[in-house]
Amino acid sequence: MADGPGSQGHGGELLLYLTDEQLRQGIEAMFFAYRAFTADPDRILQGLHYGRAHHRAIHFIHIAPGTTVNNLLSILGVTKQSLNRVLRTLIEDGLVESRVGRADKRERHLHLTEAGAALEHQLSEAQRARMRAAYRQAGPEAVAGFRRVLEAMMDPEMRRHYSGLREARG
Amino acid sequence: MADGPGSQGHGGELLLYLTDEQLRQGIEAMFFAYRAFTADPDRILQGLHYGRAHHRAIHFIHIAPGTTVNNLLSILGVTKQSLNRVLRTLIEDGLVESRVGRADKRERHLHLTEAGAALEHQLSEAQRARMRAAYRQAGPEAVAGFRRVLEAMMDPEMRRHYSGLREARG
DNA sequence: TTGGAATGTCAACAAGGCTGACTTAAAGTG
DNA sequence: CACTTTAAGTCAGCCTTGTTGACATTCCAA
Repeated sequence: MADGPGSQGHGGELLLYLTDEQLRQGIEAMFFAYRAFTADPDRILQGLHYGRAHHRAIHFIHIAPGTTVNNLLSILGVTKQSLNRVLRTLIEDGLVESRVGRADKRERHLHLTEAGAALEHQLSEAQRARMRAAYRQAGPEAVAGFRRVLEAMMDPEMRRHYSGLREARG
Repeated sequence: MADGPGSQGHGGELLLYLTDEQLRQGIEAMFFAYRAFTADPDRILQGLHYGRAHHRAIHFIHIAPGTTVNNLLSILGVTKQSLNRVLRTLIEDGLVESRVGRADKRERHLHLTEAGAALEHQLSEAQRARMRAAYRQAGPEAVAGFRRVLEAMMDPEMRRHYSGLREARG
């Protein structure tokens, strides 16, 4: 093990929480929790000939209305071909609107239509319901710790996106 | 919002952490963190003509050596056809060994070979390294909260698998 | 001996990633 | 103005990993 059980930090603090066994349990918890976390929206999407990729696009267009395709690309971390396939069906189905940019006419600014916003709300409410139940069960201190660990786990580049969104909304 | 800002619980406890905005931030944190969480093993697997499905199979065979195909199926939550495709390549490549059951000869008990254990260690160490850094950065109380929220988020059925594994390891 | 369970296999399909090549339009730049 | 770069979109083809459905084999147990 990288840190034997009972090893101590500089300040005499016990580091039992850093044992390989504890890390492994955290890894499995991430696996099972993430699957549950995506299960509810997936259930709604299946049969609508939509998938998780559509959900992600809808989510971030909802958060940052008027975002450009390029910006969405960098947040989602996929290729434009992958995103385009998803975006095209959403636009065809009237859930997303693509407006030519005023300042730069090469850009397309993405917005949810009313129908798109309705689906977004349905999906996010399903996800929030589970999150809310988990939060309530775990309590506020646990939630603060949960958020701290997740933020520390992100790639710095993605944390920038994440914080950036928070600041833009602030 | 389901809970307005400043709404109070029965015991007079503030429930600001249950606002839709807090839940939404948690949802995004899960998205970004999970992607980072899987990125390191994915990088190792790509080019080896292996994917995330191989990683998951290897992980759980490592945790529960001798597990049957059916048991693995219920943990992974995929069809036997999906798992079989993955398992077949791992067996062909000499990373996994499939032993006919002694008591019940219909069952196959799965074990990692030395090569399989080596790859498992490489993959899990990459994943642990990120987890360890995040844990260290967030601190023990945050980690306890992280675990509490994740466990509350799991499907009860999956929590059974998860706890079951923990008890089996006792 | 027969039914059912566990396993494995074949075929076909879909979602959603990827790369590469190419077009169009607009913007920036010498 | 001519050229280059950028944003977006498109087409074709590939891979992984999930799905169904059908079917064969093996073997336990009633």
